[in-house]
Amino acid sequence: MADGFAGAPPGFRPLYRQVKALLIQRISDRQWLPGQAIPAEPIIAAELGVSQGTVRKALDEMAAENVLVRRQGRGTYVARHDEARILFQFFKIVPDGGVPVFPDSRLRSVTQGVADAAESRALALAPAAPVIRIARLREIAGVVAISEYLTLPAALFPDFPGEDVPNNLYDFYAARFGITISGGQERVKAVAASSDDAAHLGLVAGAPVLLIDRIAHALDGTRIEWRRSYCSTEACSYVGELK
Amino acid sequence: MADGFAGAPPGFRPLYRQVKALLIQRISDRQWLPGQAIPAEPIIAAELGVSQGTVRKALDEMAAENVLVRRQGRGTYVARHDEARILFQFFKIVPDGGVPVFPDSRLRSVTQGVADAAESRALALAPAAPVIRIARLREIAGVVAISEYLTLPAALFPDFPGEDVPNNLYDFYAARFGITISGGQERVKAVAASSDDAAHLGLVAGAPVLLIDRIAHALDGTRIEWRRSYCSTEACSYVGELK
DNA sequence: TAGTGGTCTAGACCACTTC
DNA sequence: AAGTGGTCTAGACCACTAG
Repeated sequence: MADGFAGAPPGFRPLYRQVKALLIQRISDRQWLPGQAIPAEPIIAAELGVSQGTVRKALDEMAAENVLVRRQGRGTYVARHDEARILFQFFKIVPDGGVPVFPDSRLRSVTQGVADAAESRALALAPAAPVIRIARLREIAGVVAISEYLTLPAALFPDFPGEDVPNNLYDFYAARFGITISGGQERVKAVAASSDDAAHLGLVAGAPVLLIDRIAHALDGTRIEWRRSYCSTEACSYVGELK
Repeated sequence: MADGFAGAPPGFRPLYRQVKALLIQRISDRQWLPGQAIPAEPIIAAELGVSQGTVRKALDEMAAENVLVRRQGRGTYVARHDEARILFQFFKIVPDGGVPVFPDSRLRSVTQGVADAAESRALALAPAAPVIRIARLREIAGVVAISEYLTLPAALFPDFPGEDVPNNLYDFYAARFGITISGGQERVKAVAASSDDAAHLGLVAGAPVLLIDRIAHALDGTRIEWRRSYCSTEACSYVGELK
């Protein structure tokens, strides 16, 4: 293993973190693809010349961060964006008296343009960089509950389709463009619905709706998507865990 | 170590989880108090007749759940509800262009009564069980931004003061009543502000505000507090991490 | 200098899955 | 039966804190 030395003693990087960084690199480089099993612990350990325990500690951390999925007796897999996984991990809107369901989408438009100031800032792009904009509605339990607007850096999504955009976008980003969303941050506010959104959501203009402002990034931290979801909370809520 | 056997082989409980359960019990029983250091790993290992590695795995899990704080070279401590910790862990409202700050409180009222249906359900109490109700306002950056209402089971809070309730409630619960909040769930909605809340928040009646509905529980899962916070998001947001 | 948690190793055995 | 991850042990050494 390379030690990754750079400077003074205060900088100390444990071996297992170096192993982890190397394995993340392999996933980021698409040497190991989502859904595939990675080599068994003893194999990786022998290849890198470290003990199995060290590899294990790296793998355990990656599993804790939902980058890998470990299954006793079967193997260790690169995580996939199954609907079930997204539902559990990225989708915090749940119907009030029921179980979480993955919402259906109705595409409204896909357009190309250049980033405005807010988009450049949100996605850390150069001014006027080309972007793709998507508008769509989402149904929860058969009722339109969300009107959302997305902005993507066009450079990362060559030949993005103008229609037939799938419901599960993160799965689509991975399958079609090799981009895996690994995390993000959301800021939630209460705002008055625009007359346009209100009409779609079956509300009167000015009714209170949730604005969920999300910036999602890839494994290496690159910002991939800026999403603004206007959500009626008549029959559903945004949930947060305190731990 | 007791094996905790009860039935058939399918039920398998690793040794380190039994250790963890026992240590949590000691904290729950207040044998080890918040802020105190617990015995060093080799001491606990010898006492329980397990290896240090097994104790370590239990302690690491508890540290990951914020029940313990480990400090290299110093020791392992039972977590305290410092302002800094609550701010980071339980308080998800942040000012829009600044750093998170712990909000000041203005107490409005403390009353005693019997639980209504909603309160009984939220706190899993018997119908008409005695409860304590608190109403207060909270300031972020000098501006009243939150109007909140709390309900507590009176049985757990004997001789609760009618005034001079501190700003940091979770610290107060721990110091005065020996109750440590360890987690909870929040459901967030957008609603129209009542005329009373709107007046306190400096909004017009009916303006959109965030309703944050929180149920907080202790280490052993007992429900301790039901809190409804009506929050103006003019200058702050509710943040959520996606991981 | 002594004591703490943090890392790393090596090896044994267990539980689960698949063939 | 073979192969995987999961648990448990024992011991060495490192990094950090305190006296």
